[in-house]
Amino acid sequence: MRGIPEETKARILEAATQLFYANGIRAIGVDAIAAEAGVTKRTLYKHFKSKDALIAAYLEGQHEPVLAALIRSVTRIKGDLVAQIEGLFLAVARQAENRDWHGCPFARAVSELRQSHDDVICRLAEKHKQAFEQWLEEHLTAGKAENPDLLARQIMVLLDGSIIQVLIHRDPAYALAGAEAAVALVRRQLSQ
Amino acid sequence: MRGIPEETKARILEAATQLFYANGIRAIGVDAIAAEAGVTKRTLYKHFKSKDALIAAYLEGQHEPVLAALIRSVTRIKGDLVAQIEGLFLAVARQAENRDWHGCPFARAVSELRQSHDDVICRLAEKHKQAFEQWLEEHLTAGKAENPDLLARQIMVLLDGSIIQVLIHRDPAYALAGAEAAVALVRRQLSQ
DNA sequence: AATTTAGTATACCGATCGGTATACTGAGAG
DNA sequence: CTCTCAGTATACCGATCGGTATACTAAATT
Repeated sequence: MRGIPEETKARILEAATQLFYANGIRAIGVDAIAAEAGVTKRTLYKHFKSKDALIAAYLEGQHEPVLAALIRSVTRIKGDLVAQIEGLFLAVARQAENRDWHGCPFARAVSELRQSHDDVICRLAEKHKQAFEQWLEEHLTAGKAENPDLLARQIMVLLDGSIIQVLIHRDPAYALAGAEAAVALVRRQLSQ
Repeated sequence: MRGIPEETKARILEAATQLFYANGIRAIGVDAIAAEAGVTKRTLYKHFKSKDALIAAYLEGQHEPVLAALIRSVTRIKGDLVAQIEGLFLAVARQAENRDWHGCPFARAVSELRQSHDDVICRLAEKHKQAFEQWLEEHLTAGKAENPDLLARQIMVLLDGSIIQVLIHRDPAYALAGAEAAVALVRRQLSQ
């Protein structure tokens, strides 16, 4: 079997992504990833020089699609700015019953690997969070918010807070409370 | 060496607490805990029937002191309700540079162990979060807030969001943004 | 036709995982 | 003076961890 190298590498990364996100990074061994990808451990190590490299690739690979999904949950709402920001939190509320949803992969990785893989993981997570905060700030500026950088930061805080509360309680009410708070904060920055 | 059983058990739990919180639960083995406690693995297993039991004892033991610390960070401020709630977030901001601080042990445990030890851990975390939310609600009611249950929930969301943002960015600004948001939300519920 | 290359299969490495077995020691209580 | 009991010391269990070694196969390149 010859196989296209890029395609094999992608399949390994895909398996790692699914298993890491579903079970946690420390909980999954390289053997499980190789098995899930339908590949030998030897082949896995031909494409990724260590588990750490695979972890980094996993998070790097999540950056763009997660960011895109967040942006989409805002922009797909064809209303005013307030309704759009509310949409961000309603998307979280909708995940409350989803057993396959485990919140933000970056926040989870930082929680799990802090103090061991700290530097690398934290840099990736920070880059990701900062990217969405930046986008929010620009979107809020375009929507004529008074203090867009503070407001963007507050929405980030509310968003990640809603996510972990929903994860713990499995109750959409926490995301709805977050939505109501975000709406109030945005309105305050619009009316004057 | 005879040793007082309760004291030995407490020493083991103390070692587990320190190591679990500092490094993560999955990252620490029972051997490391026994060594840190200055005790044989055999003795450890005489007091705790499994690592899972030790994990549960760790979280149960965190419930009361963490809750007390949260309440204290509110009540030690001799000002109005707004200043008190602000104090909760300033306490988080103060931890930003503290390398030994890793946020809420319950949120961390849920992130780390979800999908494997789920039920037990989630129940303990939920109990803990609910206890503080309940206390907040009563405190806000006493302070004449209009909608204390919604407000308590929003403060919980802001609090946990502030914590994880500060953990990722190591920047107190996120807790300060959370503080400003909480102040605005409380004020809104007071002025009618 | 010969060589490279992507991959397989299998087996191994030392270390660590959670957990248990055997045998012993020393102090307190009856 | 026993007997119980908290604890030690050591060694082991099978399983899994991340990672590597050897030997082979089949397809694509030259």
